[in-house]
Formats: sequence, structure tokens, C-alpha cells
Amino acid sequence: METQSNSPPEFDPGKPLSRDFYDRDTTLVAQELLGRMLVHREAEGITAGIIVETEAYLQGDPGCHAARGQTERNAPMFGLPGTIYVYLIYGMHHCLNIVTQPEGIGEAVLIRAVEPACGQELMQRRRGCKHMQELTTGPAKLTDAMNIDLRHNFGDITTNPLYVSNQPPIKGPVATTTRIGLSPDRGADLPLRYCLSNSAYLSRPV
DNA sequence: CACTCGATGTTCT
DNA sequence: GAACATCGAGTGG
Repeated sequence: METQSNSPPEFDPGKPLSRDFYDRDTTLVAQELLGRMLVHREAEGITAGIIVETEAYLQGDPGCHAARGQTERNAPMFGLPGTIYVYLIYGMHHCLNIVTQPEGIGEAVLIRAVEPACGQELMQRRRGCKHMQELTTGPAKLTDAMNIDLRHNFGDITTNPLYVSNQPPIKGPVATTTRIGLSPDRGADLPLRYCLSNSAYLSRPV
């Protein structure tokens, strides 16, 4: 017999979203990832965060790593939808992308910010005891907090240990803006950044 | 707040 | 040799 308890409900990481989710228009996937939970299960513990900011990178888009053909670095982008593409930027940070569209197309969604949902203590330890607001409010901050790096490159976001949960997304108003950090000749003016505009965990305010 | 700048190493021209 | 889908410390209002 279940007795009444005052403890909060246990954290439920759900199950990985299936491949079909990613095998669609990239701007649609970028928007529909908003409000969903990114989960990393490790022996050290689970970290998870609600995705609040994404960017789309498209075929024929000069900002897209795959735009000038396949290379060793961008090879994961040409893989199956749901392939994980992690790359090293500025020699010291990692960025997490999820490949969209059928194999061979070369489009992906960059995860730019999440709102911590589980494992906050672990995140703080990895980030150097930062305040909550500084844990995951940027593409390289969240990979640091969630221990995501080149080990995950070429991995599959539809399986453990790193996945997006199938739990129903948190809903909220979506803002569309230009992307962050691109040089002027790389499609800096394209409206391909998507944010949950009421989130306090964006990499930059909308 | 806003803004500048250095870190650091791989990739691309 | 330059650029890079960034971050954080430092400076000056």
C-alpha cells in the first residue's frame, strides 16, 4: 500500500525521441526542440536541461559547416537524422548539434541554451561553482555543464546516454532572431535562431 | 551595465 | 596565415 509522502515526484528523464522527429524540415525541428529536455545519463549522475534556444544551419547557408562540401570535420552532418555533431571551437569549447533531414543532406540544429532541470550540483562542480544563471546559458556553457564533448561526435541522439526526452515539451512564446556569432559574410542576417522568449536562460536576451 | 581582448588549437584558404 | 556557430576577466562609464 502506497503511503502519502511529502517528497516531490522523482525526476523522470523519459525515453529518447525517435529518429522520425529529426527526419524533417530543419527549421521545424529547431522550433519543436524548444521546451523539450536534453538528458545525459552518466555513472557520475544524470544531468538534464530544458532546451530554450536553438539555431538552424541549412544547405546553401554560408554559415553552415556543411555548405562547402563534406570534410573530415563536418562528416557527421551528412549522416542519418539524429546523428550527433560535436565540434571544437576556438580551440577550447564544444558545440552540440543534432543532424536533421535524410542522410546526405548536411543540415543540423545547434543547441544554444538549456534551463537546468536535473543534476544542478554536478553542473556547478563542472562549471566552477557558477551561479545558476551562468551554468548553461550558451552553447559551450551547456556542453561543459553536461559533460558533452568529442566522445559524442558521430553518436546517435535517439539512444542513451545522450538524448532528447519524449516527454511533452514545455510550451511558451517563440521568438525568431538572427543567429549569434557569425561573421557578416556567413549569413549573419538570416532569421534562424529560435528562443522560448520568456526563458531566463537564453545566451542573449531577445 | 557596455565594451575590449586574450586564450587556445583545429580547420580551411 | 586567417578564421573560428565562445567565454570570462578586465576596464571604463
